[in-house]
Amino acid sequence: MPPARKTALSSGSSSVQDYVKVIYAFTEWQDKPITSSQLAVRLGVANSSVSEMVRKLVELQLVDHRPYSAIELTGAGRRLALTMVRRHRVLETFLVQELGYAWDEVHDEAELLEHTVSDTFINRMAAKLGNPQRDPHGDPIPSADGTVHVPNAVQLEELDGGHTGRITRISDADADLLRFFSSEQIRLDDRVEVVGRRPFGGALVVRFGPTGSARELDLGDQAAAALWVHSDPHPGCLLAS
Amino acid sequence: MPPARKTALSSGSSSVQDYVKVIYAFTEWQDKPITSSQLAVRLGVANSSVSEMVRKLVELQLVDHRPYSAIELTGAGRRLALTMVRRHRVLETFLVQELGYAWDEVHDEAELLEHTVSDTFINRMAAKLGNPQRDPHGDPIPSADGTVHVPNAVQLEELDGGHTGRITRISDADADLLRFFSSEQIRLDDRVEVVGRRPFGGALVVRFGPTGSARELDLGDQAAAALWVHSDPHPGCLLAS
DNA sequence: CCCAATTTTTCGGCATGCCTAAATTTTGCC
DNA sequence: GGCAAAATTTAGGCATGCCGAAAAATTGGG
Ligand SMILES: [Mn+2]
Ligand SMILES: [Mn+2]
Ligand SMILES: [Mn+2]
Ligand SMILES: [Mn+2]
Repeated sequence: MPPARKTALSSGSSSVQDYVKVIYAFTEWQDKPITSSQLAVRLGVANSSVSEMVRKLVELQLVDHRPYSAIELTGAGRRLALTMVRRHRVLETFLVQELGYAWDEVHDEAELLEHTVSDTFINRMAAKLGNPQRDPHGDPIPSADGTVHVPNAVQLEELDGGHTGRITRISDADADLLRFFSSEQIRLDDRVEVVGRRPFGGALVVRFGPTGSARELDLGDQAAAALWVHSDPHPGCLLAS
Repeated sequence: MPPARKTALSSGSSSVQDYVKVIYAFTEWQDKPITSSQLAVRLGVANSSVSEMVRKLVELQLVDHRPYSAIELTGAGRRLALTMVRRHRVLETFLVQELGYAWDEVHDEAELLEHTVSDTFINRMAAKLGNPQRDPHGDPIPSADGTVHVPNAVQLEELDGGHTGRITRISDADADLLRFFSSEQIRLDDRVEVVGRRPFGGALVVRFGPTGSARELDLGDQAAAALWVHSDPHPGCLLAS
């Protein structure tokens, strides 16, 4: 009889949870699966640590992996990841809405708490918050049964001049950047219009805010890549089949 | 130059935090300091594990300890313990008041969360709860600056017949016992009168509830020891100097 | 298509915190 | 006071998750 493979349907250690969550998050807004070294950077650990942990995740049947190739979640891995993502984002929402945190202050606290709360805790907290559909940065909150709806959105960076849209998501990877957006009064759901590019790889010029009282602003690459917009259909766009 | 002794004013690992908290809690309602094996039982670890960790706690200057004798907190140890006790009890209060947990369901969840919340988190949560003075079991909540007021209370077990008082605290050590008290409608602040003892080391007979509609009840030793009462002054009691 | 740069894995080690078993010290009873 | 029982500490090990260095595989420019 085989040695009773570990199921890990339960939850795994907090390291396992973070690995799986980062692997999931990497493909949330684009398709390419994460590589070993990308995972290492995002987790702040050495490449060798990732190799070892990935072997363990394969044993736990949370990821599929052929040596030297990218890492992909199994069904069970995706379920676990969605649980962790839900926990993280419900907690962030609570911190902002109930405890008065600023949106740049919530990530680190949620990063730790997500591993110690129970499902009951999160479900009751979510109910108390009115089962929010997205967190303070616009990231979608999976439901308790593991379904998510990731909005159609592109990075502002990738839009050409003339396009308009609405800010759907602001990456929370860099707290300083979030503070910059705050200071510029850039918020979720603001309308935005791409005016154009400064010449020779310069900044992206955008217009923010309600159509009447819009402010024009130059955004650097980092900033433009952190803003995701739901783009309005555009006359000049032939792909709008 | 000495090897820069570790201060641990920060916080220590979650094991360190639990050890210090249990050492503190042991002397919260009585005076004798905890011994190595008592600590082991309360933490659910082997005696040898305690010996090792106590050596570490001495290095961290959180406890004083001569080999083979009892373990006592230093000033820094007591401060850390009070931080942890505050966290634990604020969390329990939140779980009951805001998330609708029953009082027998909160301990295990708080036991984990206490290690991952920040001071900001706890202080804001406490403010939101109105800075409660005690948790759902009547245990006092230290303030953020580390002051506690432990009410004068004795175990119901130790009162002789005729004494009356008010329930101040219900030990949360045993969840089954808490459920028993719930089912018997015994709550914090209920009035209680000791009627007497059943003969030959039998149960303690007590009367609960408002003076008019009181219920009489037989309590076993476990139950009588878990209930702490603020005893009214009693005519027959000569110690009421 | 080949080889050097890059990526990934393997190897040996370290820190934490736990365990069991074997000393060692203390305690309490005759 | 002496000695057996009980409490405590020490010794040797294990699991987890991390590291740096070395080995192995992949890759991509020429
Ligand atoms: Mn986040
Ligand atoms: Mn995390
Ligand atoms: Mn704890
Ligand atoms: Mn309590």
